[in-house]
Amino acid sequence: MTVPLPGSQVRGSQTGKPIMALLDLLGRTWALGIIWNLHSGPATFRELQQRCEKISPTLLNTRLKELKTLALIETKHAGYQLSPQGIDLFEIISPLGRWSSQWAQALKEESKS
Amino acid sequence: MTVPLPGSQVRGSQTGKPIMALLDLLGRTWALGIIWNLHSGPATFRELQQRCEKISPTLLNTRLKELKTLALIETKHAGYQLSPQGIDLFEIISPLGRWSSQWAQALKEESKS
DNA sequence: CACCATGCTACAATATTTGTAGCATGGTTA
DNA sequence: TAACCATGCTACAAATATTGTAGCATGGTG
Repeated sequence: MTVPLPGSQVRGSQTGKPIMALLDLLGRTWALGIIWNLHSGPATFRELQQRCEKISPTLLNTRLKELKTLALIETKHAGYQLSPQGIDLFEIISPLGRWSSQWAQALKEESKS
Repeated sequence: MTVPLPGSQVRGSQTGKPIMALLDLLGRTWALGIIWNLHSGPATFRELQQRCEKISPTLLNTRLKELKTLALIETKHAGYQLSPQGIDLFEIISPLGRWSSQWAQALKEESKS
């Protein structure tokens, strides 16, 4: 799988519209999970593996490379961490935390009736 | 693949925390793309297929079922459309449109230097 | 030098996604 | 009413992605 670089062809778009590149990236297994888990602070490879609970090292490494290429994460002495851009992105999606709770609640209600 | 119902075990979490169920769902190929494309209005199956440019009917159908089970989309006479919850979700992620452009720009600058 | 822990690769087994073909249903139109 | 559509969707094999386990290489520490 090639890195969904904005401007090049990506899944869902011939034109490489940035949003499509982004959706392609975020739609890959574990990409969102990694970003979400990194938000709570830098982590080493093995620690990140644990935060993600069940990711295989192969895939973790693959995603980390992609995310790095796309400047969403970076490596510092402390290990992997969100880049300023990554933080930006996280801030956009962070309301999903709250929203998902309400959603889960609503689904539960619904299944009762 | 089973539907990532909040409360049950999902990819990335034994406990079924809603956010994990959501990230599992959104992390599946095309899930975000479908939501994004539906935002511009209801669509029939075939039309949605075109909006997504390259999705296979098999997968489109699979995702639609999942999204429907999870109450993010619904079917009306006009075809498939976002449910109120789906709209809610879209509103959270809609800033990604703008953000992705800046991001693409930044990546371009960076690759120059 | 033995002993760890860490980052990461190898690789076969498994699961997901694609692509193409086409069936079944429900209108139109002739 | 019968020949046409278009539509929603399924079948299924080929192509890709992901997992899981084992383990190598490197860089500390005692």
